[in-house]
Amino acid sequence: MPENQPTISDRIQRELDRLTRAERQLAHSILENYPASGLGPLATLAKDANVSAPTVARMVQKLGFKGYPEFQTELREELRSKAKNPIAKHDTWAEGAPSGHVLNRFTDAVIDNIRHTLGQIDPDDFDAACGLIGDPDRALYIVGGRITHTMAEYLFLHAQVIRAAVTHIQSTSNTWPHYLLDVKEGDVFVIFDNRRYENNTLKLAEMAHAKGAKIVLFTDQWRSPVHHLADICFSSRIVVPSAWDSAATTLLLVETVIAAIQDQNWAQTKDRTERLEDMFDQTKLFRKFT
Amino acid sequence: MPENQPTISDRIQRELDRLTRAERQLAHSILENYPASGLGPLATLAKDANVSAPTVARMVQKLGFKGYPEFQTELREELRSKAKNPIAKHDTWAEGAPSGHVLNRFTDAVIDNIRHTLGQIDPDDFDAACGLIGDPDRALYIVGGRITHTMAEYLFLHAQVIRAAVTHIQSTSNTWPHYLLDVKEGDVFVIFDNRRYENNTLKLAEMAHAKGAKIVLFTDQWRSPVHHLADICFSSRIVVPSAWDSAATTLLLVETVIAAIQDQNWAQTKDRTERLEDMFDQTKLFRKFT
DNA sequence: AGAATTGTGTTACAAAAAGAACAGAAGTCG
DNA sequence: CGACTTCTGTTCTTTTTGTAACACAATTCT
Repeated sequence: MPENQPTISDRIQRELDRLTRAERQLAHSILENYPASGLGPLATLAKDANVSAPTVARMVQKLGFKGYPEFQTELREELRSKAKNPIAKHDTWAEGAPSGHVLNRFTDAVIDNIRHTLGQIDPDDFDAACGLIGDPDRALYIVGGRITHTMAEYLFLHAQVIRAAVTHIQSTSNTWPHYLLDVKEGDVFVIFDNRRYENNTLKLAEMAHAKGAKIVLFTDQWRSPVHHLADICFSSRIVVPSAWDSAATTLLLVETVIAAIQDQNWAQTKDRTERLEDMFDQTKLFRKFT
Repeated sequence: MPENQPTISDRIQRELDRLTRAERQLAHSILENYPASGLGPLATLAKDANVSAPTVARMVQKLGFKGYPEFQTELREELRSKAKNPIAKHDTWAEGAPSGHVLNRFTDAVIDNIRHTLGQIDPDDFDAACGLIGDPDRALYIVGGRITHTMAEYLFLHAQVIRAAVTHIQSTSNTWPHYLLDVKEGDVFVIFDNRRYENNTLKLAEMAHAKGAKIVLFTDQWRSPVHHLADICFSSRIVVPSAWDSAATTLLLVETVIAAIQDQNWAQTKDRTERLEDMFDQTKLFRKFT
C-alpha cells in the first residue's frame, strides 16, 4: 500500500498560486505552525491570520474540501497516521511475505506496543526502579503469575548473577510463608501481573506491602489491582493480532532493567560473574563461545 | 529550556487512578492515538471509546479543565510547542529521557534487531515450522538452555493449551531417557540455543535427530551447532548495549508462532481453551477480566 | 440482602460554530 | 477616468456541538 498521498500541507503549497491575497495570508498562517492552528475553530484561525471567517471557508473549498469540518477531519487523520509510523516505512518486516502475513502483522503490533509503552514511561521512575532493584542492601523478591512467571524467571536468572539476596517466589502459595518470614522493611518486590490478574499475586503483594517492602510492578495497560500498592508501576501495551497477549514489551523493559542494574553494580558484578562463569565451566555444563 | 510542564498525556496518566471505569476506558482511547483523537469533536471521541458524551465532559473537568473546548485548546498548544522544538523529532522512545538514556539506547537496539531478524526470515520456512509445531499428530518436545529455557517454557505454556502431546524437557539431563523413549519418527523438537551454546542441548538434539525427529531451532545470529541437524532454523540478532544478550526478538518469533498455530488449530483449540479456562475459574485462581 | 452512594447513559437545552447571502472595497481593463 | 470584475468583510440563518438536568444502573456499605 503506497499510501503516500500528498499531505494537506503539500496541497496548500501547490495551490498557493491560485489563491488570492487574503487566502495566501491565511495559508501562510496555517503553515506557520502546522498542523496545530488548523485544528482549532474556524474563527480563531481567521483571527490569527487577520482575515475574515468566510475567507477561511472559501479557501478550504478551493482546496477541494466540502467544508471546514472535512478539512479538519483530514488534518486529524493525517496527524493520526503520522503518529503511527515515525518508524521506518517498514510495511513489511519479513521481506518476501505479503504484508498481511502474520509475521508482518504481529511485528507491526509489537513495535507499536513498544512505542506506546516507552512513550508513557517516566525515566525518573525507571531510574528509581533500577535503584531499588539493583540495591544490594535490599533483599530482592521476584514474583510472577501463570504466564508471567517466565518473565519473573528471566529477571531472576540475570539478577541472581548481578547481585546477592535474590529470590524467585514461585506461584504455589504453600511456600510463601517461608519466604515472607524474612522480608524486612525496605526490601524490594518485583511483581509481574498481566491480565487476567491473579488473586494469588494480589494477596502476596498485600502481605509484602504490609511488611513495608517496596513494590515494583510490571503490568499491562489496564493495570493489575496490585498497582494500588506499588511504589513504581510500568504498564506495557500487550495487544497483538493473536488470541494471546504479548509479553515482548515487558521483556524489553526487563532486559533494559537488567542492563541498567548490571551497569550500576559493575564493580561487584564483575567479580560475581567471573566466579559464576568459572563454576559453569568447571561443571562442563556450558561451553565457551568460540 | 526546562519548560517541561507536564503534558496532557502525563496528566491523564497521573489521574488514571481517580477515574472511573468508563472514564478510564475513554482515557485509554485518547492515549491510543494521541493527540489526534482528542482534537476531534466530543461526540466522535465518545463514540470511539464507547462511552457517552457526558462522560467525556465529566472527565476533562476532572482533569482540571473548565470544559472540552479548553481541553482541546491546551492540546493544540501542546502540539504547537512540540512542533516548534526540533528536538522532539522522535529519535527518543521514552520522551523526557535524553537520547543517551539506556531506555532509548536499548530500545533502538532491539528494534534494530527485530528489523534485521525479520528481514532474513523466509516466510515459507516460518509457515513450515508452524505446520510442524501445530500438527497434533506429531508429539511436540520443547527444549531450552540455561537462559533460553524461559523462552521454551513460554512456548510450552501456550502450546499446551493449543494442542495435546506437548512436553517441556527441562535441562537436567537425568530425565532425558524417560522422554526420549517415546519419541517417534516425525515428532517435533523445538530447540532454543543461544550463545554460549550448551553441550547438553547439542547432545539432546543429536539423540532426537537419530530417532528421526524433526528439529526446529531458535538460535542467535551466529547459530548454534545444532543448526546442522535442524530442519528449520531461525536466527535472531541478540546484541544490545548490555553485558547480556537480548531475547526480545526470539520472544517475538515465538509469540508469532503461537498466534499462527492457534489460528491454524482454532477448531480444537477453542474447545481446549474453554475447558481450561473453566478449570482455572473453578479453582478461583484467576479472576475474570472486567 | 436492602439501602445509600456513586457512576453512567438518555433526553433536552443553550451556546457556538460554520455556511449562505449580500454589500462594500480593491484592483483592472477599456 | 469610469465601469466592470474580482475579492473581502459583515450580518444573518442553520446546523452542529457542548453542557446541564434527570433517571436508571451498578456498586458499596451496613
